[in-house]
Amino acid sequence: MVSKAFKPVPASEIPDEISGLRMTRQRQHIYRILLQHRDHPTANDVFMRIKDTLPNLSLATVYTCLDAMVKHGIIRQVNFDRGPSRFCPNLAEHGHFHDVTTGIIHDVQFRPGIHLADVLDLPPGAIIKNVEFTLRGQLS
Amino acid sequence: MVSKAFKPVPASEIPDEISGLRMTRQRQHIYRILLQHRDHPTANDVFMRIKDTLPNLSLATVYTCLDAMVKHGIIRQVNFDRGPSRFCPNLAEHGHFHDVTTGIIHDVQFRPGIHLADVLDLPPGAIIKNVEFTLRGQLS
DNA sequence: GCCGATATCAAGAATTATTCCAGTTATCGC
DNA sequence: GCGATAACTGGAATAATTCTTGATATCGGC
Repeated sequence: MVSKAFKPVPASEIPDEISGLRMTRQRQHIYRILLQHRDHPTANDVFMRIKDTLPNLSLATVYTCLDAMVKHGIIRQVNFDRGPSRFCPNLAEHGHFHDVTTGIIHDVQFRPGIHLADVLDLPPGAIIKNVEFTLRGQLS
Repeated sequence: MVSKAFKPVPASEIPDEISGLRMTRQRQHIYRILLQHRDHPTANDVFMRIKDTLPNLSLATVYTCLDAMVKHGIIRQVNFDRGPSRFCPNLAEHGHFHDVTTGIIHDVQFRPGIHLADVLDLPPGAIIKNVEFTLRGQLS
């Protein structure tokens, strides 16, 4: 179960290393921003939010830090259509419900015990490494 | 049930209008290419394949024709990660299995009677308009 | 604590997919 | 056939992201 309480995360609580990736000051700040405000920000959103605390961090560095964390499995990169990539620290298998009226993106999980592969007609012999799904709609 | 036989489609078999969209010569050619070779080509792939028959069709026109057909529900636009959009004439509700070793994309459908919304923990009151899913893996 | 090796970061240029724009051409209804 | 409208073309523009090059920071061994 993923907690809904996204309380502030002091820098001190983020370790020096996660999954073999050295968590530099820049990466710690970026990661903290993702943890604190889980609204699936884009790289540019992160860049804007971090400006006050790290004024001379470049957008390119935000991109490379995010990419490094994605490659090390610390965060996930989420793409909607052709829009800019968004980033999220929820590592549980989940998809996204995109509310088209508010623009808010909600994490969505499978009901307990259910896996997408179980309900699909897959090609014979298919080995699934990774699943992504997106729903679009609205909350009544 | 969607046929697996993708036989050649003569230009004459594509009507002058589909779903209220005037099927011009360019659109007919583009649509035929999608019907004949269902490998989820990008706009540029379509552009390359059409060059022999319509040598002075511009890439911009390929984009606008594909877009018009997507807007009229004649074809579907599919996005994988941040790669270029791909297009497919299969209108049945389906997702995609991306074989990472061959690069081939297979259409995948739900088992009869199953809908993604039934197996998910959705936010209360969610009205789903559209579903997309992608699996990545390989065929053993 | 100092030093070389390595990893990380910054800033701007380059790339890729896509869209826009302005002018031309084709098609439709009369 | 004629004017109105829609479609098409080719080149320029845009947005997100990646690349490149040089500068900085960090680590392990002494």
